[in-house]
Amino acid sequence: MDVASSEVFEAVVPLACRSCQARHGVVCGALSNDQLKELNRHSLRRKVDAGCEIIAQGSESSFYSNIMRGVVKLCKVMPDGRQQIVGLQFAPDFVGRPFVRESALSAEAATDAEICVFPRNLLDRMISETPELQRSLHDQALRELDAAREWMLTLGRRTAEEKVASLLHLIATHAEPQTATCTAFDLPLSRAEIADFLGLTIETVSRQMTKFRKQGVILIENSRHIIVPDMDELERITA
Amino acid sequence: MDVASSEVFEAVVPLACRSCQARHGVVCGALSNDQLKELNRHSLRRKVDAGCEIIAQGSESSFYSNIMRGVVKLCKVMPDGRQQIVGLQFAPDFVGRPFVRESALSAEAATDAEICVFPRNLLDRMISETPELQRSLHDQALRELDAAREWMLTLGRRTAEEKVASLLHLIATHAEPQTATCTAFDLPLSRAEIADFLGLTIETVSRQMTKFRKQGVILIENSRHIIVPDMDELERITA
DNA sequence: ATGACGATTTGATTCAGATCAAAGTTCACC
DNA sequence: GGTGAACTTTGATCTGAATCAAATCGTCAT
Repeated sequence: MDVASSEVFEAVVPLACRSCQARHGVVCGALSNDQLKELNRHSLRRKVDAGCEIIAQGSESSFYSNIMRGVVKLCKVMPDGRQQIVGLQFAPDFVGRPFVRESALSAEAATDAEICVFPRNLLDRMISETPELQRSLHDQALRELDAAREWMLTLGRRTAEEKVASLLHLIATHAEPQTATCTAFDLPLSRAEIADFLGLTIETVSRQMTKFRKQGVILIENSRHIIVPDMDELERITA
Repeated sequence: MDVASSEVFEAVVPLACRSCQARHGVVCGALSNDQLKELNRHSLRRKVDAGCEIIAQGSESSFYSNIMRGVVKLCKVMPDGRQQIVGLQFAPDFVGRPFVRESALSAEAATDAEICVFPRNLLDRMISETPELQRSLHDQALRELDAAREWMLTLGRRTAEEKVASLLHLIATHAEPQTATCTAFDLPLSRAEIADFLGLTIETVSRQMTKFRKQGVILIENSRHIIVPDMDELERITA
């Protein structure tokens, strides 16, 4: 299933983000009211299911998106099928590669999600006309670059144990903590996706998770719901 | 040795890049003549030796640079000493992280190099005043992001053989080809640095290189000078 | 030239994580 | 509520790259 066939969530007032400038800043926080109105007229807010491919690797796409809820994975696949997740995006991130039509990677909803879909031509125009928007997108690109480089260190130099701990830590930082040290969350990724993010196999991921469970570093419910009693413990393993 | 103690190459007219707008675009190509003159007044062109640390990981730096000649490696090191090169930069790349004072990585000259050194405050002001410069830097950030993600695939999913071929291919694309298929170049990195870029050990890198040599994929002179008779062959190994 | 030190190559062995194989679980769908 | 398919866990074995250990090569100062 792709975006075109996904459910339109609010059709009448497409609502790029009129009501959410403060909370969902990347695109909308940088626009004037007039610009927002124009953007609204040409944009849609959609609900997409987990697994929905928002942008396909190697394809040209005519729209950008802004994540309003849920998690999106950025993925590269090799001709022989090996694949690597190269980034996770959360609300309120912008999805799409400004200035380049063809995508070098796919963007897929990892969980059920809601996105605002903007026409590329219109947003490109607004980017060139609006230094503040350019700046917002530049900032996000720099944050993604920092994240990508941090992950390169994980991929190149950390052990399987450290990799899995790093992933749990990364996801945990996007959940709100229960207490000072304890955090609970649902993993947005399957074991296979975690493996593709960490450059490991499913089996190795599973073994490390059960090892952490037996050590009491985490509690696992239904394989997806994770409780971390002590984040410091997890961070320590991360190295 | 750090930048402050490096040789000032042209002291009298610091010459951010007046003479090189066309060729060395990232910063200078986006500025007006008046801006260039002001930037020149406060900038220096420096010659730095291989190994010179331009920015230290974890430190605050008060300047940006633009690479005019040579290769710069971006490196992250872990508390226990493991390290990962997370990017290579070539002329005319911009070095430094706009908007954030503290650097999450070190930038070190991999070869002898020349850089233009700009004061951070001045350039920050010019960035906010000059949408075209913002755009240039945004473009570079996006190019670096693409490169980082491509490399994540290499680190996470390619074999040692494919990794070494990928590195040779990457370096080769920055050298001008001898003929349609043949390219020759000097490696800007030692075996240890290549290992740190590929997430391998020195020994594995060396073994893969000699394997390629014995297979006739490359010729090696002095361990640093490489001749690739057939780039297609190399690309095929890359997978 | 000679010696010395660092960088690179080569060889022998080990080990972390992959692969192969088989149960368990979970959960969507009748 | 039962069934089947996909996902996850666990176990046994294998292997690619790491580690440990020596040579060999370069190169620079004497």
